Amino acid sequence: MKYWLFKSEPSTWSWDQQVAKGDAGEEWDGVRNYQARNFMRDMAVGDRGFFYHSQTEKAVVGIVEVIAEAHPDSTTDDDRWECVDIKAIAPVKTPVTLEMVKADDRLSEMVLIRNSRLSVQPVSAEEWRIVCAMAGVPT
DNA sequence: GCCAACGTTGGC
DNA sequence: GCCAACGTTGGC
Repeated sequence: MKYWLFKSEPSTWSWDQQVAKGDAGEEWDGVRNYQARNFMRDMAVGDRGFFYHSQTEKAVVGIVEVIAEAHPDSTTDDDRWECVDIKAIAPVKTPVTLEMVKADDRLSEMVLIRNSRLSVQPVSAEEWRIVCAMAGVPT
C-alpha cells in the first residue's frame, strides 16, 4: 500500500464536497501536470491519501482512499490526461497545518515542502505515520 | 496583491 | 535540442 497527498483549493473542490460524495467518491480530475499524472498512474485501489486544502487553510483536513485506478479524465478530450477516483474515509481530529509540517524536522523532506506547487504527491510510510499521529488519526 | 518557483510552449 | 518568454500555482 502506498500513501499520497491530494491538494485542492477549497474554493474549487473542498473536503466537504468530497465527503458529500460518500462511498461513490469522485474523480480527481483537472490535473494538467505530467508529474502529478504519473503519480496517479502509480496508484492502486486501496491506497490512502491526505486531503490538503491549499491557499486559505493550508492544512491536511481529511483522509481519502483510492477507489479506481487511473482512467481518462472526463473533463477533457485530450487523452494525455488521466485521473483516479477517491472517496473520503475520515476527517482529521486536528488539521495538520503547513506550519506544523515545516516545524517538524522529521517532515523536512516532504514533497509538500520541497515542491509546493505539485498537486498530487507521494508520501512516505514514515511521513504518513507522523502526520496521522499529529492529526489524531489512527493508522 | 505580490513574487518566487516551476512547468510548458514555441522559435530558432 | 536549447532557451527565452510566458502562464500558473501557492505561500506570504
